[in-house]
Amino acid sequence: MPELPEVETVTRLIRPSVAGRTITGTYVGWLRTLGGSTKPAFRRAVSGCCIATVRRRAKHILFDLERDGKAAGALAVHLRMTGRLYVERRGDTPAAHVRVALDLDDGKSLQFHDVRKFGRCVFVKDPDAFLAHLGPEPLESGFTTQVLWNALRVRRRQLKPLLLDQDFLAGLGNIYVDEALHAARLHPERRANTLRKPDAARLHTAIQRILRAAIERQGASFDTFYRTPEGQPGDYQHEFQVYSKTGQPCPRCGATIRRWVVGQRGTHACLRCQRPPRPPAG
DNA sequence: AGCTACTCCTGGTAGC
DNA sequence: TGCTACCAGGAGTAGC
Repeated sequence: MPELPEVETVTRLIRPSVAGRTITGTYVGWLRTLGGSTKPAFRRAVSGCCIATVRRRAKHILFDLERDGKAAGALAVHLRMTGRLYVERRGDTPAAHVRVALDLDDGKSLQFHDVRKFGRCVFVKDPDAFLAHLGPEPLESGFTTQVLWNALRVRRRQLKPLLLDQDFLAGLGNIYVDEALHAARLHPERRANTLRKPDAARLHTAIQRILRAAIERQGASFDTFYRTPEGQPGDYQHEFQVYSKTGQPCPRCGATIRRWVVGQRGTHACLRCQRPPRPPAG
């Protein structure tokens, strides 16, 4: 499922094809993808706009729009589970599962393809306000060990749901949380405020190292869903240490990797490397 | 604050 | 072969 590295890959690969282009028309195949707007309102908002910049924030792909050289809101695309974005020559009929398509002034079309319909392609007037609830970007310079530790020590939640919470830290999903916790030797059910600073330092290092490595490999293609805009799978799935490795030996210590549910999410861990927290006394 | 449950969706798969 | 039942999962929301 697309997380920060996959979304970053899509953003980078799609940028040269759409930056500077003008949107000349819209197609909407599934209304809910617009996130509450109507087809006419969506068309009015984006048609005739120039795509000024293409950027990523958390798991959103932002297309900043301009009309007559002035800022005119943005398109915010979230791939969720099965969304894909790609540019191709405009055809007569959109392919199956294309939920939104934007005609561009060079005869091509930006297509949002999404089998499970969880994804969103939303016009927002004020992208900053739209993104304001999000936590820090894990690869930006402001995200230091100290920042992470300060945030962890005042929370009592389990690490797994906390790290999945986009308001706490932006961009991680189920795969990279499991991988980062394993690399940092932290149990997914450990309470955030029980970590000591060296624990937070290991977690900080693990998150950044894993995300950077995954971006280098153009993300992970699991379940045959995620593809780059060029149709290529990523490579990072070959680096998974615990995710989807239920029953296999831990690459670090050889103990069997377990899968269970934490906070309604399938969770993978090595219980020798990642010691369970002591249950509260009494 | 933070927990659980529920919702949205469909392709894939297990069981018969 | 073909049917039904069930599952994964990001994020938003409701209720406690």
